[in-house]
Amino acid sequence: MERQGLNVKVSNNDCKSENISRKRKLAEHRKSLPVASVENLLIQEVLRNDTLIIVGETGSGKTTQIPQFLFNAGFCRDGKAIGVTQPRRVAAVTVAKRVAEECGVEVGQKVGYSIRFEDVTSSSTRIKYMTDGLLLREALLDPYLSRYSVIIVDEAHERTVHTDVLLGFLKKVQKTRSRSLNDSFNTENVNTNGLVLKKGNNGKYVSSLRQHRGRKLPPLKLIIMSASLDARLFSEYFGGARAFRIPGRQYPVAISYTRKHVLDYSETTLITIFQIHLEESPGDILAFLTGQEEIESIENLAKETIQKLPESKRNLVVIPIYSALPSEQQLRVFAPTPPGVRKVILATNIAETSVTIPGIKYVIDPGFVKARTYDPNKGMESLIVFPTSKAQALQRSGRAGREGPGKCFRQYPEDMFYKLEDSTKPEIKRCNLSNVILQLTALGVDNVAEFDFLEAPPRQAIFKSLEQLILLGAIANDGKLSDPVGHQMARIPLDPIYSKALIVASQSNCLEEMLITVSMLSVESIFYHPREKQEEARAKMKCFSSPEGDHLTLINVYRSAVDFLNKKKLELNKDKLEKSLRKWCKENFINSRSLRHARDIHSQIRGHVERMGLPLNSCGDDMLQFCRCLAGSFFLNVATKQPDGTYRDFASGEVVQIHPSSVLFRKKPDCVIFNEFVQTNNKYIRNITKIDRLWLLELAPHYHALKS
DNA sequence: GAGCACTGC
Repeated sequence: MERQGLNVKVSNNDCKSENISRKRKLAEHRKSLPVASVENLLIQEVLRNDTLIIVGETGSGKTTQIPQFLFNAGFCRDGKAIGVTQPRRVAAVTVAKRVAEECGVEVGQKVGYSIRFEDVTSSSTRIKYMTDGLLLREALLDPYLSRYSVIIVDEAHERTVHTDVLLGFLKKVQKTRSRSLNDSFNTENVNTNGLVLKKGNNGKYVSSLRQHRGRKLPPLKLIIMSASLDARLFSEYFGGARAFRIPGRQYPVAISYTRKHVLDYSETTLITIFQIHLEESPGDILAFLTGQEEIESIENLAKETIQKLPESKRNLVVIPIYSALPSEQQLRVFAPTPPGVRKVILATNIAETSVTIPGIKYVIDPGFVKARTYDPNKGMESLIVFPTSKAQALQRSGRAGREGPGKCFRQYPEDMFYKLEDSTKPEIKRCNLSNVILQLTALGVDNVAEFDFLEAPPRQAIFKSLEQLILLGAIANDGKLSDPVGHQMARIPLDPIYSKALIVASQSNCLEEMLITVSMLSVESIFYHPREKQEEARAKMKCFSSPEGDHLTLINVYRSAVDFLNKKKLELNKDKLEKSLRKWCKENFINSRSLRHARDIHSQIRGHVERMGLPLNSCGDDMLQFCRCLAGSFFLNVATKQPDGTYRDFASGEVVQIHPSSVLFRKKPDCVIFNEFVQTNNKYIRNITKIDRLWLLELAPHYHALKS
């Protein structure tokens, strides 16, 4: 206390004293975290157990503190690092910055982070935060993860595909590393120890073996961190691993239910919003809805209702947020409202984990979520509205108790809650597995169907994806990666069918065009169509559209953006250049976030294909050449027009329609290739180019000659 | 006539 007074007096050294006081506040904050009281206990547990499950709820401080405890306990001796994985990029970045500050170092030194497109680490980095997908990529180069003494998998309860695959892989690495140590003890000869994953004919493993010959690898310590109350699944998977619980810090949230079953939750949600506004104390409202359309309709209804209120009660603003919304508009949820004004945020599940909105005191939860599912038989993805799980309902209500006691209004009766599934079906059980299988195969897993998954995906899904990878020429009949195509495909961080398209294109003189195409296909929708400016947006889109289809249209958009940048490059600095590009995007109804993402992917993948020695050639104006290349690359996704004007998917025989966002929506060519097969209200194919059916017999005879 | 959320050396 006295010292604080002293700091204030030293006016000629304000900056320094501010720093000191910030440092002290940081230190005090660290000491007050629930995890701080168990530091010694925790270290002992890690020393005693190779695998530890840590259950820590929101606010326990586990993500920021535990890596520092381990560092201080000497887990980074011998230059080894502690790796901490996160499912999301923003989390990896913000946590790393926070921990660097707590350690009093620049981020990128002792504490760093690595995410796609951004590596802020150095040779001195000892605590490395990263996305789980990135660690999997790293493992392709270093299958023993030899630079790490400890891997912490954070947010494991979210069960993303990457987390699940990573857990399976880490279990395998851990076994191999322990075996290598034991064997070297037994034989006292490190050179002949069992470091090889039994099959040394793969070049990568041999080189990795050579690298470690003569050095024994210490066992890999694994820490699985989860916020869910149920650690049993993780514990059993890791051979009865010890689970350790850290209390969280969350304010109480009062839960209420409806008395009766609700028929129209939009209506009750709207009523609840206004009940809260008129009857409850100040505090913002967060309502969880299923999608953009629903949000827009409730937004309009709410705005109309506000106008009908007496003037003194009109102090309520409605703010939508969902992922497809341009970033500037997403940021509105963070803008503080004027004093005395309450805001109500209408959100998709983006607000469950990805975006934390401050000031929320009331949560409205209708109990539904739109989720992606995958039908392996048809190879079709669907977006379906499901009831939430219990875990998800808890996650949502928790959003009301971040800053003080809150309330959650569930729009269903209490007995419904007990009928909900305990937890959401893990993603690995409801997605296309082509990427997972290619990656596991590249990591040396021989029989993916028998791989020790935390929870195995449907066998049908595994076989379907294996079949696809065999048809693409990535995996040979013996189940191993083909050489060189399979190895090249595994190295490129894209959907396997896009990686293959790059290889095909390089052989038919149009890699430059295909690189742009797959970059654009890999991001969320490029075009942004606000409801109130539909006509204007459509007119702008026409400027880019190509009669051949969406792929060439996407190339036109990308090249126009690059032309625009090149023209402005001379007169503007980097910041102004990006700003003017955003303006150009807005004028052309293009989502600038998506375009930025596509440019990042483009530059990353260009690096990959250049290192592989693929010639970055262009077909110039010969668009026929490129369309043939599209047919040769996407021969697995063909649809033909039927007499009644609908289309039939060649592979599954399903009746489909061209998605209304396609430039070919009205043109209806006889035969098309497509890149997405999605069921929403109808079965749609998206991203389409017209082709000549005869090309297929010539370009993909192994598939189309047999079937037609 | 239409788009849950994440992510990749």
